[in-house]
Amino acid sequence: MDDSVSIRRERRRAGRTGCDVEATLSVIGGIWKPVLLFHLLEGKLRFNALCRTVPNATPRMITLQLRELEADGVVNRIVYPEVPPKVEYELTDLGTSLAPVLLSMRDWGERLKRSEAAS
Amino acid sequence: MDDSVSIRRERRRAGRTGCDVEATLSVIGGIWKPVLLFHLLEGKLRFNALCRTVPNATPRMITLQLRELEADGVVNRIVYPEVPPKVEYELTDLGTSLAPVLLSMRDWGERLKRSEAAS
DNA sequence: CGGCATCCTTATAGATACTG
DNA sequence: CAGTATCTATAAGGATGCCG
Repeated sequence: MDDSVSIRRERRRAGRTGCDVEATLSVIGGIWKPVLLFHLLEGKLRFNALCRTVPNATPRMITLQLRELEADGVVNRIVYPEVPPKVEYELTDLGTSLAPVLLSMRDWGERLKRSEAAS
Repeated sequence: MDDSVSIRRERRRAGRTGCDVEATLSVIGGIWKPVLLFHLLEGKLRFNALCRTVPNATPRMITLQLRELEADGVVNRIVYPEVPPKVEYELTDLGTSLAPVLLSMRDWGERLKRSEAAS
């Protein structure tokens, strides 16, 4: 727990001394972060739903990444005090403002896949 | 060397099974890759020049990242057979097509820095 | 200058088991 | 359901030295 926080601090420091792109990477630089944020663009999602959208990542990794996104203020974690437990994640306004980045990433990936399928 | 290749393979596999955003991340997912690509948007750069634009990364890391970017077809490496050695890096057409992604990342980082400076 | 090879130290991701 | 805790294996990353 302390680790991820210190890592985040380092990333922030890099974001300060570096260029604007580094600042963005200090927030969305994790391997699964852009994917998680992208799927949250369409609305709130439960933890398990998020896991299903990123089958290549383990639940543990998803938890860790979500915690960092939350700490960076791009994701809200909503806990419903019921049994069985229910937790939803949603983008904050800051997170929603990442839409241009995420959508351009999706577009580029789509084109890449098409060109790879053609070859 | 073998390592980075296998890593790339894993990333590609994730890019295949995953969504479009994952496909993009399989290419620009490295911590320093977007920064390097962004600086190359303005034109060819020598190795040392690239190092200066990313002071937070060690030359070793920059080399490794450039090799992967080269293997993924977004960067060209141009070696001039002279003494002292001179090597330049430039974006390929595929690399140039990443401009929307890189520019939106820069824009977001710029806004983030401004809002952080204000608080 | 622009690396690569090597050693060495952390960090990180996976697996597993457990809990409110 | 939505995690947490712990352990372990592996890999990433820094430092250094050498080379064409």
